[in-house]
Amino acid sequence: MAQEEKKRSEFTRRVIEVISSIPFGRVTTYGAVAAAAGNPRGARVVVWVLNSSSERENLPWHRVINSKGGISLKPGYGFELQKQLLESEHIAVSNEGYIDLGKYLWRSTAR
DNA sequence: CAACTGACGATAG
DNA sequence: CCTATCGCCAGTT
Repeated sequence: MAQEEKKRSEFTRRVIEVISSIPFGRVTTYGAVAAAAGNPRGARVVVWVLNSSSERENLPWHRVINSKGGISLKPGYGFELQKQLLESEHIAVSNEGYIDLGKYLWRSTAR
C-alpha cells in the first residue's frame, strides 16, 4: 500500500503509537521507545513528540523516563508533577525521582 | 534559509 | 565514574 499520507517519518509515527501503548502502572525509557520504533538513537525524537503531542494526542508523557530510571525534569520545572502522577499509578518514586526499572519497566510487546 | 532547541542515548576516551 | 561528541526529527527563531 502506498503509505504516503503522512509526511512524518515512519519512525515518528511509531514513537507516538508506542507511547500511547504504555499500560497503567508501568514506565518506559526514551531509548526503549526509540528502539521499539526502529531507531535506538532516536531518543531526542521522543522528547520532541512529548513536547509536541503530549496534550494534543493525550499521551501519558509522565510514564516516559530516562535510561537511568529517573525523572529528567528539574525541580520546579515539572519534576514534582511527574513524580506525583507516577505515584498515583502505584509506582514507587524516590525523593530523587528514581524508579525501580526492574519492577516497573515496560517493554514493548511488539518486538 | 541557517541555526538553535528539546524531558536523551550510545559510544569513545 | 565523568566528560565530550554524534545521531535523530520536527518546530521555532
